[in-house]
Amino acid sequence: MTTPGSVGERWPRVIAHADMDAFYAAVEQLDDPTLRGRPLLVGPNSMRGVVLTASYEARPFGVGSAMPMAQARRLCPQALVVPPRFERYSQVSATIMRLFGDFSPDVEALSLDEAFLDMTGSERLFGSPEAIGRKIKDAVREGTGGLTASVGVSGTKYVAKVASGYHKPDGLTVVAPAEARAWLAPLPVGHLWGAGKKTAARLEGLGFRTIGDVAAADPQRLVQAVGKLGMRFHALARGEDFRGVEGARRARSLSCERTLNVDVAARHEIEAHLRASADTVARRLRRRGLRARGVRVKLKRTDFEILTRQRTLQAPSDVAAEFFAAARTLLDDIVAEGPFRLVGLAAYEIEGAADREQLGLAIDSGRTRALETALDSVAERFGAGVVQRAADLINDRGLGLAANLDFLADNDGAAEGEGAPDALDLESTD
DNA sequence: TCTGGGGTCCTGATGCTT
DNA sequence: TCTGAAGCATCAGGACCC
Repeated sequence: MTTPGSVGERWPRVIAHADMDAFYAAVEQLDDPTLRGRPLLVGPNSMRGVVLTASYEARPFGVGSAMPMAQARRLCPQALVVPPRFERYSQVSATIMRLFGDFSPDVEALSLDEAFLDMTGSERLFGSPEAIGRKIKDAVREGTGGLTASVGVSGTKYVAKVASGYHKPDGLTVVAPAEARAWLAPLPVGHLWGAGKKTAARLEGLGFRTIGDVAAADPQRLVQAVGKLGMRFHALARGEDFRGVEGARRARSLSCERTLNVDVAARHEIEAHLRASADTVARRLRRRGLRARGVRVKLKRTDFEILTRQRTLQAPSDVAAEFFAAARTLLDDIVAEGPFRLVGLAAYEIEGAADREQLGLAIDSGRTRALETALDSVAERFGAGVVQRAADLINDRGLGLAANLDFLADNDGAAEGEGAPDALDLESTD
């Protein structure tokens, strides 16, 4: 679909937004032909979970993402339920992002299944905005073996994003910049980026029902209604969005939280879950070569009230024991307010150390599970200094991991005060 | 009906420093 | 030495997004 006036015009910027259709479910159907053409729900088997993705065959039954699994099963009892396989989705996502990289050097991944591409100046290479959108869709289909993406193309990120969701699945919507404001005007305010259920209801309560209403409003009234968001909504509604397509940003926090099958109230049980979360978070930080300056504990009561307590650490850390120690002290204040259905721990104010950034790159380029596991184990046992030398060696000498670690053991003097390992019994299968 | 997990950003309260 | 204001950091919670 192309809006009038888009043909033959020169756009100041050309931004494409590609959004995979029912991504997790589509990957499952791609990998297992017996699932194709059938209603499929991707989500946890527990009755406490929610649907992550419903295939398009399941959606006519009223099933959608974020719906409680129990409700989805009632609405669509014939649906097959498969647990999510995030590693597989990450693999497919990496393939798709590489395909996008063939179109533009400026690709901003928003999640596993969607990305912005700055296509400004590429019309000679790829043709009109509509041709660009079509080529992106074709590349995804051919490069993945049949997955479909919906694509929006316009002059701003916001309009491109709304456009990609306009015709789903397998849609293509092109909105010329000059038409953007008129095109947005009849859409409900819930389509504004940043307006969820609550904010949309507040806007509607004040008489702003469509994006056109917001575009025509006095910005001060919007600010009174929804604070800082008001100015943003006013600009978006008028088709004004000057944000550029950015590359990857470093995460500001990293967390691990679990909704439990059985609520917990006893301190020792809560601590057991926190310890597991601390291990996970610390491992993921180390894997990426990062440390965190603070720790936040999150507990969800059975009435769904969320309690959080946070604390700044004495020094940035990637050590599970330090996260857990901080979490225990935070627990003192709130443990009596249980029972809780969810326990989680987050590390925040994340920073990278230069050497650890290199480790992340080494792991990214190595890309083997054995390698990652081995380096994690090195980090746990001997500290960051040894890990860095391991990473350097791996960079210098390839992936003969066992040999590298032997070399490391022979050459490491005193790693972080613990003394060097006599031998490392880590083997790489590569 | 019964509500996930991983994130980001914003707001208001509070306490410390200058 | 005391006090108030301003600025900043920290914390807790809310809303949102995918």
